[in-house]
Amino acid sequence: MNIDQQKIPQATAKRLPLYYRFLENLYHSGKQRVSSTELSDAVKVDSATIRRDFSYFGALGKKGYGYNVQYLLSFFRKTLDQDEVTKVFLVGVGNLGTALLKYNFTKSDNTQIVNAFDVNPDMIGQDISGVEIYHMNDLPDVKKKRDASIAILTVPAPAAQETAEQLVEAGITGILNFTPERLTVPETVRVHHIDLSVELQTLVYFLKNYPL
Amino acid sequence: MNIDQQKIPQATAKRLPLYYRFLENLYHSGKQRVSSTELSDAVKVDSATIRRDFSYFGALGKKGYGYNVQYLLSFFRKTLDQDEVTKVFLVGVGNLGTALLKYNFTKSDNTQIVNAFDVNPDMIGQDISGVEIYHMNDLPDVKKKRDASIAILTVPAPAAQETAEQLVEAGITGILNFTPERLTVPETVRVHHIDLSVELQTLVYFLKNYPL
DNA sequence: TATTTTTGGAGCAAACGCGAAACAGAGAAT
DNA sequence: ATTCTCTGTTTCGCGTTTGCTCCAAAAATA
Repeated sequence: MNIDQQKIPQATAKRLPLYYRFLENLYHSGKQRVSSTELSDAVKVDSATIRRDFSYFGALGKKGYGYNVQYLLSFFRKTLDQDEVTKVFLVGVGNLGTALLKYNFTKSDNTQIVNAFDVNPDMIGQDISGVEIYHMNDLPDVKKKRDASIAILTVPAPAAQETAEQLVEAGITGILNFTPERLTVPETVRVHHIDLSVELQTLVYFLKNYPL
Repeated sequence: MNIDQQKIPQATAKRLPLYYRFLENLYHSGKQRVSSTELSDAVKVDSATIRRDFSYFGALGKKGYGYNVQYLLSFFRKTLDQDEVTKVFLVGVGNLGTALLKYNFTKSDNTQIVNAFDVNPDMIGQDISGVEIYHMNDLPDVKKKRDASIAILTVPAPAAQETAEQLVEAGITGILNFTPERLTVPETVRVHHIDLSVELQTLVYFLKNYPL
């Protein structure tokens, strides 16, 4: 199975969480079956693309019927490893970091921020949304106790690279980087960027230069 | 010139803000010239790709020399319309909305949040980081005064679609959507999604299924 | 002057994403 | 039972993007 999963295009992989969340909504609203066109309307992805995305995983649907919501949901749960909660650290409890702490990832994602870190003495020991804030120096120790492999990076830009190195050294293998900095990390560490400024500027540029 | 710009691949367009910001850093640090390989190290984009991205705009560099930072910067400023400040509304002053208000887009982006909107009576009239908060009902009036064409949407998910419709009706043509909701809007409106949960889940999925 | 550096341009192959069309099979209607 | 319709599955081809390689020309350097 793992060999097959290797072949899934990255673009498809990015859409999976989207599908999963919408299926959850459907399930909770009591819907039992769903067609690719319905899904398409909801998640704004071409129905043919959805069908092919699904077909990477084999025959999930029934012809002339559609997809069974519950079956599809349980399948995605397995595929996305939604059974177990993924533990996440958050590093840098500023405005954005605080907002993310209060943003409830757990509810729909089965990911959970288990600890937060900062260097500001005023923040240490505080509790935001049930997450306790430690000093960065405690990272290695905390890592031993709560074995998170992913960190959300929301420190100020000048501290980004240095902090990332600390994270890597402590054994973090995935970083969700909210800083504008392009991080230099070993090849074994995966970094995803969410660059708010770039997103905004790209939108501006597209609006001005790619009229719809 | 506009005809040429149409031909720029979207993938390139998305990288432009990235280049721009790094060039700004270089400029402020006093560097006068830069090579594509230097840029490549910094922004983590293949140097050949960078050269080709640049070459879409004509011959910007000098052979055997590299690129003149100041010239390149001023060129991008023009191309990205960085001369004028793009006005932006922010709708939904919750945790994330507040964080974005405090996040200083203006400094590097020449985009500025000029007004914020909410429906919570306690928020109306408040001032966060110099941005005054109005009631959503005032949107049409404020729009007339401060002609922003872009809105950042940070309302709770259940209110997303309804709010988006209000924005469209008021004449907003670009929405940066931070809600998990997939918005249904007219074709004339461009929506970019930043879906925090999806980003986090995608990272989890990649870590587990695409070993580096 | 000779050498090194670095761009710009062309070309190419591989990967990828996506839309469309053909196909097959299940359910519904008559 | 037969036909019709809907829908998933599969395959195909087109366009985009990317990384790579050459090469020539220009600039800097020694």
